[in-house]
Amino acid sequence: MTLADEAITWYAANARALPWRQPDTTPWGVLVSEVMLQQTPVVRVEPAWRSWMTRWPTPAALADDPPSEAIRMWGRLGYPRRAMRLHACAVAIVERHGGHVPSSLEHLLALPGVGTYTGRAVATFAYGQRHPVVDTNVRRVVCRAVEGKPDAGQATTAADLTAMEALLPPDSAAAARASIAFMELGAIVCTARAPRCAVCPFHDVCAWRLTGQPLPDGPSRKPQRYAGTDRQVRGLLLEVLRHATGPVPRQRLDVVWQDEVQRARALAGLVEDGLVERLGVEDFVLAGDTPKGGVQDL
DNA sequence: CAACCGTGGAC
DNA sequence: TGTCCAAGGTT
Repeated sequence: MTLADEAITWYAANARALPWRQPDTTPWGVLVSEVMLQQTPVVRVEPAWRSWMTRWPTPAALADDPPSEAIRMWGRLGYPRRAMRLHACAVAIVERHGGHVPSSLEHLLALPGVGTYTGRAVATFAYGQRHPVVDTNVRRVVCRAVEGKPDAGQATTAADLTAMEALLPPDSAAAARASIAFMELGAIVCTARAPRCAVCPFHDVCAWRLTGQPLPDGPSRKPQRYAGTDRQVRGLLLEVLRHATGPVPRQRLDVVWQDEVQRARALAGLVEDGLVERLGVEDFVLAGDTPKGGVQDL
């Protein structure tokens, strides 16, 4: 049995029943799930995904609403630029592809917010194509099982793809199963902190385990700070704007953060990123929440 | 290309 | 009221 075969067998018996894995999930549903899952845990994505798909079952449905609605529906999933890009994605899919999520990797990668991982994930999981799909879970599993290292270092996309490619079965359907199986393995067994090696299908062949599970050497990569950063301030500002029904006077934004310089910088950043629009001099709204200056038509 | 971009939960 | 981590992407 190859590693891929072992993983596929394990997956068949142990996979979580996540809604976007149901056979009737559309490519749009897969794309939405992949974007939501970028740096956000499954448990928080699941309810959000259901709400999103109920409201916007197709790219065209989302494209018909303003970005502000997408930002609101995004809620507190984090990195709200993803909501904006998903909206831009929907618009692009309508304009370029007649409302159908493209199946070619090239077209997928050209969509906003779709990078190396997400593009391959959609091509593979929605369309059954044969691509290596490498996320943080796959990198960790391959690193440990094959290379015997405790953790994957900095992502080296090309090398990671090559390493996973070497493990994929020739058949495209089997390759897709192998990729999702490796991901699931990394998510619930070969975890970052407390791997459950006792129940791992790679238990007897894992290079890392067979060499005594050496600890990471050298200095660990310093985690990024959050408290006190512009990111925190942006989050606070956006939280106010999300709940607003009309234009928000600057005065209501001023109360969320003491430091005036940082507050202004954060707000300017949100405007520059297209998440927020300034109305007149002192009012702000989520992008697309612009009240009609005059009724265009009825 | 290292740094930036949110948020919450487990220790 | 700290650290680390979670299906990354963009610049």
